[in-house]
Amino acid sequence: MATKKITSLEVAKLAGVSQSAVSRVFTPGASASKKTEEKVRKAAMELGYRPNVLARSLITGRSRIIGLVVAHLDNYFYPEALELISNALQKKGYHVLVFMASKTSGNIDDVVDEILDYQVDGIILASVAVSSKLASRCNARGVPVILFNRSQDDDRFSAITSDNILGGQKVARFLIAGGHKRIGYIAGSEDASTQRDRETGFVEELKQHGMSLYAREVGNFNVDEARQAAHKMFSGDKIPDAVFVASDHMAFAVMDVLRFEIGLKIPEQVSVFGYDDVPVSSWPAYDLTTVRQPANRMIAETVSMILESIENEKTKPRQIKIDGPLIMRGSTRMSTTLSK
Amino acid sequence: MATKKITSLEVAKLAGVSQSAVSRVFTPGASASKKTEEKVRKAAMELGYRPNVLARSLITGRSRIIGLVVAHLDNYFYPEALELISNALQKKGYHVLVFMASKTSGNIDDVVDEILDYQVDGIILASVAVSSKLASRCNARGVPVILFNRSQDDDRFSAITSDNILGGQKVARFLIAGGHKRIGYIAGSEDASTQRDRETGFVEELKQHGMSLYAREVGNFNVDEARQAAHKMFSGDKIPDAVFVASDHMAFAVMDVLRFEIGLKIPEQVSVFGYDDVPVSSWPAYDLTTVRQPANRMIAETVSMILESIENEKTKPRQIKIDGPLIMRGSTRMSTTLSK
DNA sequence: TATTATTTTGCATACGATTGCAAATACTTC
DNA sequence: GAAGTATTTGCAATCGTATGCAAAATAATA
Repeated sequence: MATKKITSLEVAKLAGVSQSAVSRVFTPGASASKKTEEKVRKAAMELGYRPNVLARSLITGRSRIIGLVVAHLDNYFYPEALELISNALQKKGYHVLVFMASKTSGNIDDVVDEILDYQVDGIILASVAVSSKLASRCNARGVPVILFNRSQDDDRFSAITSDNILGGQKVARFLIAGGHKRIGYIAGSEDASTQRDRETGFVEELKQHGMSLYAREVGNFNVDEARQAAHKMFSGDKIPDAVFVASDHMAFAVMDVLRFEIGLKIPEQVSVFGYDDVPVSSWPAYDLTTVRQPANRMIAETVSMILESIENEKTKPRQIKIDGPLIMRGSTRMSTTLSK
Repeated sequence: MATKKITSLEVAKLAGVSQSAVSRVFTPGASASKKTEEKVRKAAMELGYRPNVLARSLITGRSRIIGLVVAHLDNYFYPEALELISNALQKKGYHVLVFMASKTSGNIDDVVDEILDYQVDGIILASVAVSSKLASRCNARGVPVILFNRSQDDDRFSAITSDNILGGQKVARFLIAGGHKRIGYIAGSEDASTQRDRETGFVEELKQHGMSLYAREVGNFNVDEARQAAHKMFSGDKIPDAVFVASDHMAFAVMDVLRFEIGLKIPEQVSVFGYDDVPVSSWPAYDLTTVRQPANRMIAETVSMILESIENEKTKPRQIKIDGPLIMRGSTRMSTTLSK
């Protein structure tokens, strides 16, 4: 019931030193003699004192808090990313304040404003876009903003993505090499850079080989819409013999529809290709061929970049694309001879 | 490049009022005349002023931050929970500071200490246990702690779980009613209350019907270990005709092993029962019969309870169990006659 | 209009730390 | 042991906001 807060002043009193001495003991760079350090540490231990991070950040101007905005925690790529980000930052003495950008809770800009209220040292936007007005505001406050798994035509932001264009190209090459002739594509949200780039790379590479999309539907990175898209695409007479789905998550839904509702064999009758390589993809029930987004390296870059920007105001924003490997599994066939 | 911070003082100057007036305009309960409010709002808008939450919390003693510790983001029950918690708290003007309790990053107690440094108004521990020494520390600081999806024999904590004992019982009754004779169980981490309760309810109900566990292995809520457990359990001569797996996540691994490595038909040869009802369970590829943990209601309780404890110091900790329904799907058979 | 009751406002202090500065102490070196 | 240098220490100001208190302004009442 005793809701007492222990302050540095009380520690100082007990240790018989000044309050500044206590502060210095708990401030990494500061100087204190062995003797006082000892006294202070002892007193602090006794009282259970720990510095108040908020008070500290008021004067240092650094909160050691990073704001993270996430939209799609239902896509399992993001929990994984969140875990990696949080761990990496924790190791560097930073912590993550999470903000959900659910469609319901209105504008992303408002969310970012709320984040700024907490005096965060930096902001990571995972798969979320933001207005240029807000960009200015963050810039004005000297708060670096990093886009994770999304890029934007605004060079005030750093952006980390996998190389989605190259990824799309690889998929096309692989499917063509497998002898597929009627290749469909199920798109993510049209406004997402990841979606656009994957499709661009894919379609352009098809064109290089004298081919074009045989069918196209939109799944908006949403399981239910992907399901509908699959129905539309595979309801007709002449159906695709391969489909590239813009995310693993949608691909699972597509596979389920093809197998259990339409009754097609994967990969014998249709090859399915995903994107992300979330853990489920490797499970035998799906065994999905996909392009891996190298989460580890993407996070490593994100974290080091944001810390760099915090350290050094003058750091220029950079856009980084990280190449991800093709992960060949059982949902695609290698050559058409097997399928007939 | 102008990294200027706009303070209430500057707004005051521009608006031609005192700093306190500005503060009052931005403090919900305070009084200010229409005229000054208007002037202040205008000036604030012009300068892009927003109150500094950290400075505010220094004086009010409330940070409007809730610390959340999560261990297993790889179990998809938790991302879902995180999203719901964050959204619910956001709606109430609180925000979530996330801490990962990875096995690597040492002691949970240290993590909680770090959380306290941020002067959080409350702490939610998702599926994580904590020492009683730490309990005292939180209590001493008047910071309410709530266990989510985990209970502990310590009445200083509130705890929200689904009714795992009852859940276990339901599973047993269902499997018995389905005519299963050789029932196995694959356990989660032995130190988890969820694991213990599920098993207790399950085994006791079996006993009520004159039965006992035919086989038992431990999967530690871990996919790989669950896989091994399945191998062990189903390698012998006389294998179970049903297996209750302590979490959906492990159950998927078990199903994959049974189907794709051992070559058993589900549910014809083996019924598989899970726990959680994560989204994947409803996907046709698994179509897993399971017990739903009613995340919505669990979160609602968690949030309202923590807010209540923050409002009112004297709130007594409570332990709440929420009943969750059986979700019947295709991974279990209803009667043994079909199986022969 | 005079008087009282109510609201609004500014002043000054407090929250819990960090940090520049100058005084005090400890350590070198001859 | 004296003189000079390096380290430690305490004082006091500061970060940006909230709030108790008393004075000023406004509204209500007679």
